[in-house]
Amino acid sequence: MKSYHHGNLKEELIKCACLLCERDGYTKLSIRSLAKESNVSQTAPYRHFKTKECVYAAVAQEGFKKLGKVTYFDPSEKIAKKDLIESAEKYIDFGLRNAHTYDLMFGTAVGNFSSYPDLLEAANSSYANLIVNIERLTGDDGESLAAKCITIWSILHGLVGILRKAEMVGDDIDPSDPGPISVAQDVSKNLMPYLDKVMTGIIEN
Amino acid sequence: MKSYHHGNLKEELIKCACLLCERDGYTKLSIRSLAKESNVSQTAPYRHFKTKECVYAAVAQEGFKKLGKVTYFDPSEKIAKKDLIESAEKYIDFGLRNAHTYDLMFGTAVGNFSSYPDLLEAANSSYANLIVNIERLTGDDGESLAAKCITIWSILHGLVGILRKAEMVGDDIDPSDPGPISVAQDVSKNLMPYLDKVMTGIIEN
DNA sequence: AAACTAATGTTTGCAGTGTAAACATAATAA
DNA sequence: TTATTATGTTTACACTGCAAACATTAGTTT
Repeated sequence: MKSYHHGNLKEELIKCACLLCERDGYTKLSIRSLAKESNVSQTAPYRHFKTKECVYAAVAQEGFKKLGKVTYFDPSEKIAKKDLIESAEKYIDFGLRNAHTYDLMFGTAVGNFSSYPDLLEAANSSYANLIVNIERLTGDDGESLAAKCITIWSILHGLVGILRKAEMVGDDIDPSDPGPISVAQDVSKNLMPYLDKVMTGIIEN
Repeated sequence: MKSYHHGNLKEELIKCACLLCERDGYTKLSIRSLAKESNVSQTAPYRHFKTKECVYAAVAQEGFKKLGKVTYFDPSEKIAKKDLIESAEKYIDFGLRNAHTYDLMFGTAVGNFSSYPDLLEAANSSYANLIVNIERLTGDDGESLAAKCITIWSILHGLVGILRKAEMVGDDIDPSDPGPISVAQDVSKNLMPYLDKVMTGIIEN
């Protein structure tokens, strides 16, 4: 027999939302489908999320938590350039494997993070990892550190977008076509050496 | 008196769609609102666009046309590093001023460009400009040219995304907070010198 | 323990949405 | 002129976000 109160609905909704967003893309997610998946009435989710955007924000927040772990390094151990490059690869991998979540994290579906303090905090903290890593590796600080961080993050963020496009188009394209996609497909096949070269250039500058 | 046939509906729809997408964001665009704006019945657009995604594709295509013009350089005139940097700034400016269109061009709302040959062509051709410019400036070719292009494009693409986030959050954030947003806001205030430094590093490598 | 309050659920309802199907009209080709 | 095709309209359906009114339970206060 099913009790009137679910008891743990909010967490269950978040878990479901993460799954559904990633499986079908966040645009396909409906509050109703979410409710159905959690065996609860159509509008029950509204007790926990004022609007659909709030659900998206929760999914994005989970994403940042996950990403934060991926780019984290134990502060007690020494960090080397190759660690940074590895974590760059992990970042890209995360973006490709969690494409829809990544969209929620960095796209425009969730408008202003300052309306979602927890999300903002998760985002900042995952970025802080990047900063700390680069700081420890280069010894830079202040503006030059900030510039390096932004540059590296931009490249990684940009690469994720470009590689995804390339992935989507897949084999439907003539590889001799000198468009962005075939070039991106090329890069993705030699990702590590490419990352090594590019990041080295930025770090040692 | 209004004639049964509009006569020029497809073009009008595209124009309307571009306007509405940019004004309200593409997620707010509905086929019906589009039809209403063009003084035509609710389902008339379906005679010209099989699905809503096809409308998005058309808007994205217009975007690439516009972007192509922005990054174009007369092949008869000599190209200098400062030209490339200027066009980089124009790219970013385009991305910020046409944010929603930019989303359609580089996001996932329009899935696989190979289903939209004209769009694919427009995208490739606007990218070709970048390649040609870098080729003419550096004299590179082959893999090293491709790598530089991807790197520069990634940075620009990444920056657009990051700067937009920073713009959205705006003043709602503590500037001393060492998160990505405050750092991005910092960069956006000194964009040109930043771009100069970063792009120089990549070009001369 | 009883009673009040707040949290969390359900039902119902509304104004939209994408898009399929059947039909109307006009432009074009035979 | 007639047949065909392109381009419109009307109608219909299943779905959506979300507001409002109501039901049940958990927690707090007396």
